[in-house]
Amino acid sequence: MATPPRARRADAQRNRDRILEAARAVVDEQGTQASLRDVARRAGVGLGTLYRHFPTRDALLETLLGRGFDDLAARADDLAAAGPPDEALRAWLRDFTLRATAHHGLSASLTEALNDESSPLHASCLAMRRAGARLLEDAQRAGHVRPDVDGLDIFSLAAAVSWVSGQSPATAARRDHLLALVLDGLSLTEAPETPGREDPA
Amino acid sequence: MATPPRARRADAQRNRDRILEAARAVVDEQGTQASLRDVARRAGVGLGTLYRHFPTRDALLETLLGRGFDDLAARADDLAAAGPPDEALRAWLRDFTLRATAHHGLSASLTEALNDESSPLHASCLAMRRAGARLLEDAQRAGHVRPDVDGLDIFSLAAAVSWVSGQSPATAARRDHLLALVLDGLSLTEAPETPGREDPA
DNA sequence: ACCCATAGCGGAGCAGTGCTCCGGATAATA
DNA sequence: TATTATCCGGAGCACTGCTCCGCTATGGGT
Repeated sequence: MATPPRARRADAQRNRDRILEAARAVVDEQGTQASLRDVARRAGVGLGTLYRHFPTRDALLETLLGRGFDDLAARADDLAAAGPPDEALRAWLRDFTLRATAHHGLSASLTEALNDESSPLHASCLAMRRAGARLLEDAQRAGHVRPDVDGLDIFSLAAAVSWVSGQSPATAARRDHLLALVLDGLSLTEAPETPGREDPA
Repeated sequence: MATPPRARRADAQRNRDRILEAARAVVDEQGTQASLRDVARRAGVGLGTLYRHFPTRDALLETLLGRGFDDLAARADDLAAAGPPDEALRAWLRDFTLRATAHHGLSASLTEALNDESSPLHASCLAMRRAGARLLEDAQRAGHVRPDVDGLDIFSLAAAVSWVSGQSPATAARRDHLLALVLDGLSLTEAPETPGREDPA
């Protein structure tokens, strides 16, 4: 949120940048559970240096991925303003699964961060979940989604699909298909033109 | 399948039993990723002894959980014979998720075993997936499930729901609800009496 | 331009993990 | 009882996350 306080010494700032650069590469290759020693080695930096800049793995992941989560939350607003609520929700969940499968283990990191309020990732994840929940509520008000579903439900289902998609090449190829199946369960029809029978109690 | 060859020496058989007993307890407490040293310690046995009896973690899990998987495959046949195909599939997937959430990390072990043909768990998991696939095909023939779904799809979705249910107490409480949402996406209606519009091409 | 307080560095070290290897104990057999 | 093949158990290696602290070197003050 606020401007990140730059290090007071030039070498500190330089090392911080190197660590982030190395972390990006290593997380790309090995996922969110990559060895932090690998990150330090790759950055040409001691392990202690890494841990002072980022006291926990989540702190490192936060600065690596937090921006992406914020983008995704912002994208929810754009989608809500741009089109019909059901299409917005569908598109957003597609984006979500796309991002969540970008790195190995990211779905797990997301759900863990949501469970742990002290995690630096917690805030970003919560904001993202809330953004999705707003899209969901819009779609529900428009009668496009069954009412017995809430924000945690869709977040969980999206994370679940992302997780299983990352478990094997075979399931990775089906990510969109699996997501479509799940979305249909929420009464989001494949063809949005079909009005669908609404039964408000 | 075949009768497990009993150890040639009495102490070997005794140690094997102790290891399995300890493993059951530790896996109950810590999940499928429990420390094997813990298992050995708890069994009052050296680490080498454990590794000779069960060369890999999967070998240990196989004898611990394999029977349960076989039971689940058999249950598919019972359900198929006992009731309508859609109810059978629904009931079986409920049983599946119940078992898959019994131990922490079990969903992951399942999907990993399916990816690794050399895993001792591979056969059991494959048989179980096939059993589910048969139930699915029956339900599809009866027009209860959309045709663009296959065995891997339902297995993946069931594993995904199981996984996310194991990620937090909040999602655990929703396991059945999440599964119901997914099943509805397969065109399994909540009330099986409703015939549902079938559109065979 | 120099000095030195101190922010910052980096790796040794601890406790844990999976897994291997082999000298020694021991059960089954003759 | 004596032999021998079977089996045991933990030392040891390479890795992990994380902490701690002696040393380096930066940059503001003189």
